[in-house]
Amino acid sequence: MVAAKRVFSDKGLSKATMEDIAKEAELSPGTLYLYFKNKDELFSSLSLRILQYLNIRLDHIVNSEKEMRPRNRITALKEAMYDVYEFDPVMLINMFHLQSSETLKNLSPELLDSIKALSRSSIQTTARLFEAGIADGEFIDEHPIALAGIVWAIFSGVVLWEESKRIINNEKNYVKQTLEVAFEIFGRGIRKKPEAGPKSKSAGGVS
Amino acid sequence: MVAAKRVFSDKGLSKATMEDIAKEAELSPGTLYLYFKNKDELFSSLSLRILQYLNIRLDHIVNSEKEMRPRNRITALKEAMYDVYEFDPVMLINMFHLQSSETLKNLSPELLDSIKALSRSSIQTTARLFEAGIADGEFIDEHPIALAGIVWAIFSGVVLWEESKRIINNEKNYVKQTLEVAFEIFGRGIRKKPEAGPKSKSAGGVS
Amino acid sequence: MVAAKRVFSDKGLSKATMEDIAKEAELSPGTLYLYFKNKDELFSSLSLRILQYLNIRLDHIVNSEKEMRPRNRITALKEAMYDVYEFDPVMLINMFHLQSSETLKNLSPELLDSIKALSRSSIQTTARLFEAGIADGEFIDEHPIALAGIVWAIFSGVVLWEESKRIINNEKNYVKQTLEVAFEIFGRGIRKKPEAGPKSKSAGGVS
Amino acid sequence: MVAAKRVFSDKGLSKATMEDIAKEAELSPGTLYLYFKNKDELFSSLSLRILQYLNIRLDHIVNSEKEMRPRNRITALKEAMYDVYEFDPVMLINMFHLQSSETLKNLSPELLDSIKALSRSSIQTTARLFEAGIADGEFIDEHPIALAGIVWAIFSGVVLWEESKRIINNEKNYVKQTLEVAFEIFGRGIRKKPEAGPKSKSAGGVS
DNA sequence: TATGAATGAGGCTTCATTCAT
DNA sequence: AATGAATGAAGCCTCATTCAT
Repeated sequence: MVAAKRVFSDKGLSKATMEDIAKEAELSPGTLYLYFKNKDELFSSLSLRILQYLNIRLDHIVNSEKEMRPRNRITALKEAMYDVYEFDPVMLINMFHLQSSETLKNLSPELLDSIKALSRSSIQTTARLFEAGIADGEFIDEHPIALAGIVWAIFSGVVLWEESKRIINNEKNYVKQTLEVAFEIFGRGIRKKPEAGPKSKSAGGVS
Repeated sequence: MVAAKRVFSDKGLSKATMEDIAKEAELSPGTLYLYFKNKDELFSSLSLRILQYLNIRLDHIVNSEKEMRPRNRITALKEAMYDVYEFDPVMLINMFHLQSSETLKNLSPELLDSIKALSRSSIQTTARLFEAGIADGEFIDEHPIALAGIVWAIFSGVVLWEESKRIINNEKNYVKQTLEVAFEIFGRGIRKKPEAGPKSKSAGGVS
Repeated sequence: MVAAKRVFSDKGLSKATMEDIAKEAELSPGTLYLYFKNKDELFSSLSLRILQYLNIRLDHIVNSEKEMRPRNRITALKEAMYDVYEFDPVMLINMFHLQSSETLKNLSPELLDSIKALSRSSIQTTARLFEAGIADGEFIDEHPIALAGIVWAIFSGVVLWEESKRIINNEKNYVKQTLEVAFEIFGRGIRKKPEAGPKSKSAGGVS
Repeated sequence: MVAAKRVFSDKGLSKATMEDIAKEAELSPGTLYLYFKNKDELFSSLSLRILQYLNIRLDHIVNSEKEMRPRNRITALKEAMYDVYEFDPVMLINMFHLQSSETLKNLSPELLDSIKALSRSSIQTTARLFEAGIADGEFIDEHPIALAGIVWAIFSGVVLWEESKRIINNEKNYVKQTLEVAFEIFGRGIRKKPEAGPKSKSAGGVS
């Protein structure tokens, strides 16, 4: 249920009860079990939607913009990631939690396979962006899968880190700016002939 | 209890029960409550230990190695972080989860303050490394706090991301290699006059 | 539904759900309630069918084989009972359970009356077999209703007992052989001038 | 809990709830789980007690009364069985249900093993009574294990059958008389040189 | 006559926490 | 300071039953 996502977003996986969700969806608890085998599976289905949206965005970049210059490739990647983040920040955070947690072991094999497939696919699609850049001679001759992994790590790291600062220090949400800077640095770091120096000082908000 | 950390490491925050912990510590459940107000506080105390260890390592870098060249500063940072990771991988992962979760709201004010203080301190110590590099004219003229945040985001991102791949795809643990490459890229990205290109192709293991 | 009996046979009364039954019958759950007031009544209706079949078999013995010698009367009885068992072993076992359980109190009065009537009828028909034997002077001068009760007790006892051994010890199903021996002993026990001793050693399989 | 047995006796396995039991025992639901892993195990533990009592009675017969005449052996057996029945009729009935039901599959391996062992032991002890009779030349030369199985089948059959009549027809409880007659017939049936005919007409109450 | 989505009461079980000793 | 038996609230989930179509 699209609406039941709100409950997970508000309370997190373990604090949200099936009754909360049922109430929010204006259904009875039993009805939820017509559509989802159990709580974990309901939760994971929502995560799946994000992964799916993510893959769509990535595919779009790779397919429609082949002529892009490397610098723009990184920018496009950053923008796709940020859009995914904005699409549903809390579920994305929950998904990042899910991925590195024991909850995965309760899932039905089919659901787990879907998650695996989508994860792998998103990495590979990302890697293809780097492959192109390497082929152009613009990116350093690094293993593109490794670069894809790192860019993903940076994405999830920034998102979770800013979330953490938001909760602990009541800070504003600086995900956008932090991503901006992080990707600029990363882009410079993998370009073969980087420009002399950056002019932007866009990271003002980040503390 | 130092030894009860094993239980959280094995089972994760929500799956570990107070009785598990008491048994491992050869105490009774009731006794735990003499030392810790509740489960969350016990867990957070352990997280606190990691944060403390982390700060010690960072302080050591800043204090004892002032003459370091920027390239080595990054290397030292990377090594400190990897040591912290190796000190207790699972607790570190749990701590990263904790930081962006609702559990924080259950903590006693004092404990929460300690966590806040240590988090801020580790960021600031890290920032000082970058300040020195900027003063030397070796690092780009970026906001050092922002750089510290990003380097932390990369660290947590890499750790969680590799953990995720380990669980989902049964992959080996490539944290060390991935950190290596990520920091190399990051280092190149923030140096003012970077060398022409990298020679290392150290990312072989990352897939 | 005749076919839905399979579900009770497979899963037993409490494990079988109305949805299981509906699916097996290619009907919807709601439809079942057009024909049966509730689950217990559906189950009992099936038990009724066995009781009916049983009565038919017994009537047949009494009516068509009046000239039988006592020894053969017992044999005919044994065979009728074994046929009923083979007709649907699991439903018979379930019926034996039903008869001594609280489920009976949920039944509609009409259904309960049917069960009572059939139970009584089968006892009386059985008793008539013994009456004839007593009249012939071949069976001991015992209360025929009592003998009928005992023969029924032996039947149900053997069936449940063998089922128990089958489940607990993974033994083969020795109902036939055990019935054989039990009835032979019983027959000898109630004959007025029993033969010297048995020759058969047919109980080989029973352990 | 000795007292919680009342609830099972009143309501039967599936209708009795853990809360009922806890209330009867003046405990909280959670406390029950300190002593029993789950509902089935609690139930089975009670059944176990009956099986244990049964074995004690049987052992006593075999050990202390070696000089018994065969006719008395059967009588002693009948009396032991009736005592066990009287010790706790409803639990005995429940145990007979348990033995031929799927509930067995939920039990812990240890408990299941205990049940298996006790079941086997009671059969073997019973068989030894028959062995002695056969050795004396008083009982027919039948497989003693088979005879033991049959005597057990008769016991459980009579108990369940009378229970059934009690519930269905509101009859009095004639277990004692029915057992009496059934064992007399059985005894006559397996004796090598049976007396001419019985004198007792003790089955008056059985209908 | 048939459907099948929806219900919601109620069962089993867990586990953080307490308190008399 | 330590115990550990007991608690009881609360969660997840099942499934007999209903009712609008």
